[in-house]
Amino acid sequence: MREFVLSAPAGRRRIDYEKELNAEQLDVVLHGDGACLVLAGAGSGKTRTITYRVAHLLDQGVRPEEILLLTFTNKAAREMLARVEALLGSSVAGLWGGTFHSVANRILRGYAADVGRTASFTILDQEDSRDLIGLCLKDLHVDTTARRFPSAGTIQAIVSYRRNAALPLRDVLERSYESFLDLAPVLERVDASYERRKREADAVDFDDLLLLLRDLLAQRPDVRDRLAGQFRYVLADEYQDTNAIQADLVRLLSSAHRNVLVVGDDAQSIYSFRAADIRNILRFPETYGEAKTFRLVTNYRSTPEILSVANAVIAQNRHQFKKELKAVRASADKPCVVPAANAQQEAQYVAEQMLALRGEGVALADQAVLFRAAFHSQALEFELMKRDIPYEYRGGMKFFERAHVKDIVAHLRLVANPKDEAAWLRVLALQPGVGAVTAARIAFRARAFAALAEAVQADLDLTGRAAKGWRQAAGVFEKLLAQSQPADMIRLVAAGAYRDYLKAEYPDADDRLDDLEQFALFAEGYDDLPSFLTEVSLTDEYGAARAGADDGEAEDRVVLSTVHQAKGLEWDAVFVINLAEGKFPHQRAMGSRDEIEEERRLFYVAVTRARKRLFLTYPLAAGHDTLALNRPSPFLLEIPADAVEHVRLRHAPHPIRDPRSTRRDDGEITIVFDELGERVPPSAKGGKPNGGGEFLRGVEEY
DNA sequence: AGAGTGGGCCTTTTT
DNA sequence: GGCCCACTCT
Repeated sequence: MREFVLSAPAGRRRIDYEKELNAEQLDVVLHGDGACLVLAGAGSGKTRTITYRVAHLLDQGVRPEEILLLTFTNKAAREMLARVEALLGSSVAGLWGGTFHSVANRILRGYAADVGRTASFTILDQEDSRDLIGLCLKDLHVDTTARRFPSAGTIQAIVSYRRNAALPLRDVLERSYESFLDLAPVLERVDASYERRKREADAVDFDDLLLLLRDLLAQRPDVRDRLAGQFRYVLADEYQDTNAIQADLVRLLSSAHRNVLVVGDDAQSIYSFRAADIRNILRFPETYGEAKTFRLVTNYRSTPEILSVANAVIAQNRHQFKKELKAVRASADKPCVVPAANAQQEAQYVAEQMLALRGEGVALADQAVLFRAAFHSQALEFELMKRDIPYEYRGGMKFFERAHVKDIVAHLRLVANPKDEAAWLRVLALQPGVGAVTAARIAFRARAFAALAEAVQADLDLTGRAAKGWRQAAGVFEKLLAQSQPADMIRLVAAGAYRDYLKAEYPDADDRLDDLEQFALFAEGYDDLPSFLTEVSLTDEYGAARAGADDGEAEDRVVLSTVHQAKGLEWDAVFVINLAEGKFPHQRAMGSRDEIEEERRLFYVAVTRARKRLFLTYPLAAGHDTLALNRPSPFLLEIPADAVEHVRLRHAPHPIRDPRSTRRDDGEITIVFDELGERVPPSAKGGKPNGGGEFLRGVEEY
C-alpha cells in the first residue's frame, strides 16, 4: 500500500488490471502498442477495455495531451472520459477525447486561415446546409418544376454522401439516385455554388470539419508532423462505422508514432447509408501491415440461448471476421418466434407479454421494442395507449434542433459572425410578411457590411413590408450587440418581438418559452459566445445538466426504438417486431448481397440487445386492405428450428403453404390459412420453400 | 409573394 | 404521426 502512495501521482487510485479484466481484455490493455485491431463482440466489455487501456497508458506515464480518443457520439465520449476519471480517481484534463467532429473543430480553429476561414467560423447543421443549398438552387435559376428534380434536402444528402464516401457525384447518382443521373452537370454546379457560399459565409458544415482537416493533414506535412507528433497514442471507437475520411484522419494523426488502436465489431456495421465503409475495419490488418488483432468474444450480457440465435444468423455473412460469442450467463428460456395474424394481434401479444414480464419482476424500463423503421411502431403505440402502458419513444427531436431554439441561436450566430447567410435567412423569415424570397434579398444586402453594428444602422434601400421587417430585426440586434453573456442574449431575444411571434404562431408557445428559459439557464455555464455556439452546434443535448432535470419524473416506461438507435444499449427483455420479408430486411435494402449482409448485421444488433428474454414477432397479414400475406423474414429462416420456441397464438390462424398457391412473377408466394383459425394439415410437410424448410417445419409441428 | 390546406408517401441517423 | 408537395386564395 505504501509503495502505491509513493509511486502513483497524487490522489490516483491503483488499478489491479489482472483482477478487474478478463484475459482477452487484459491482453489489449497491456499489449495494445503499435497498430492494433480490437474486434469487440457485442456485450464483451468494449468500453471497459478502452477505458482501462487509457488508464494504463496514463499509469505508464503517458501525458494526457499525448492521447487522442476518437468516438462517434458525444455520449460515448462523455461516458469514456467519465469512466477513465472514475478509474483513476483523478481528472484527465488535457486528454484529447471527443467525437471526430469536435476534435476536428478544435484543431481547425487553430488553422482556420489555412482552410480559407477565420477562427470564428460558423458550423452549419444539416438544416442550415439544406437552406443554403435551396438558395443556390434559386440563384442558379434551376427549373425545378419542369421535371422531377431533387429537393434541397435530397441534394444535401447526395453531396454529403459524396464527400464522406470520397466518391465523384456521378458515382453516387449511379448507385442510389439513378433517376437524377442526367442532372449530374446541374447538380455539380449547385454543389460548387454551395461550396462558394459556405466560404463566403465563413461557415463550414459537418462534413467540412472532417474534410478540411483531412486535406490540411494530407497537403501540409508540417501540420501533419506537428499534430501526429503530439499524439503518441491514437484510439478510435466504433471503427466499423468510420467513413473514408475518418479512416484517413486516424491514419494521418497516428502517422508519427504509429500507436493506433481501433476498436469495433464488423458484425455491427450498420451505417453504410451515411457512407460508413465496413472495409475500413475488414482491411485494417492489410492497411496497417504490422497490425495485431485481438478478439473479445466473451459475452457478459446475454443468455446462451440468445447468443446461439445471434451466432447462427451472423454466420451467414460472407464479408466478416468469423467469431462466435461465448456466453457466461446462465441458461434461460429460448427466444420465441411468434407469427401473429396481423399487426394488431402482434401488438396485443407484445403488450400482454410485457405485462406478464412485469408481473415476474421485470420493470417496464428494462423492456424494449425494436423495429426496422420508425413508422413500424404505429400499431403498437395504439395498443400501448389503449392499455395505458407507459412508453418512451427514443429519438424524438433533439433539444438544439427545435425550431424555437434554432431561431434564438441564429440571432447569436449573427453576433459572432455577421456573414452567416443561413442565420440571416432564418432570422429574417421570422418577420411577418417576409418569406424566403424577400429574406434572401435582405440577407444579400446585410451581409455586405463588415460588422453587424454597421449593418443594423443601414436602411438597405428597402420598401414596404421588407423595410418594416428589416427595421424590426435590426432593432433586436442593436440591443444584442450591447450584451456579452450568451444567457443574457437568449433572454433578450426571447422577451422581445420573438415572444409575440411564438404566441401568435404556436398553441404551445408557453412550453416553447419554458424551453428557452431552460436554454438560457444552460447558457449561464458559458461566458463567451464562440465556445457557447460551438457547444450548441456539436452537441446533441445539454449534457449532465439535462440528466438532473429529468430525475424527478423517472417513470417506469417501456422503450420503443429503431434498431439503429438501440445500438450500444441493452434490456432484460427485447421484442423485435415486424420481422417479415420486405419489412426487415427492408424491401429497398435487398438489392445486393452487401445490402442484405448489412440488414443481417442490423438484425444481429437487435438480437444482441437482449439480456434474458427475446421475442421475434411478425404479422402474417401484409396490410389491412389486402389479402396478401407476409412471409417471415429470411433471417428467421436462418435460425435453427430447435434454437427457438415457436409460439402459436390462441385463435391465430395457422400459416400453411396453400396447395393451390402459385409462385408469382415477383417471386412472392401466396400463403393462406383457414378462416376459423383451425389448423389446416400441411400439404407438403417438410417441403423446402425458399430454403426455409427447417423453420416452417418447426411451425407445422408445433 | 406569402400563407394556408389537403393528400400521399414513407428506411435507417450522427455530427 | 409527420413531412413534403401541389394547389389555392389573399
